[in-house]
Amino acid sequence: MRIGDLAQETGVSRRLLRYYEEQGLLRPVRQANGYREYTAAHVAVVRHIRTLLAAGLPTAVIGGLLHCVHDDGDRLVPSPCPGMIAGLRRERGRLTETITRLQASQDVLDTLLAAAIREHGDL
DNA sequence: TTTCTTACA
DNA sequence: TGTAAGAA
Repeated sequence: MRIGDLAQETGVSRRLLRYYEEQGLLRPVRQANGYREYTAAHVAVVRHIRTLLAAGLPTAVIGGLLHCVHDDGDRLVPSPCPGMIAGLRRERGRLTETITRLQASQDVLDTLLAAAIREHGDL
């Protein structure tokens, strides 16, 4: 299928699909006319990319991870891949840091909010 | 009609 | 990311 079909089946824009390719996340075969040719496997890969992106992983990391994972129909199945475990733990650590920063931000707002309500009430 | 690349709001 | 331009 061509990029337009993949875009329709995944809900991801053509622009974004080309961007994913630039980032090394997709490897469509090129036809003689230069058109990108995708397969059903790519549809699954795009789903995985969206899942990992939503999980907070950078596209650069996803690019490497996709080589360590295969599709069993609808889930990501890890395959033997050197460094994958360590890499995932490292990313998890980054997420922990992000959560900590966000929690601190929320605390600041909670304090301000409580003070505002105490002194001026609601509305 | 659809896609390609490159570049810019 | 969207969109525009020019070509295939």
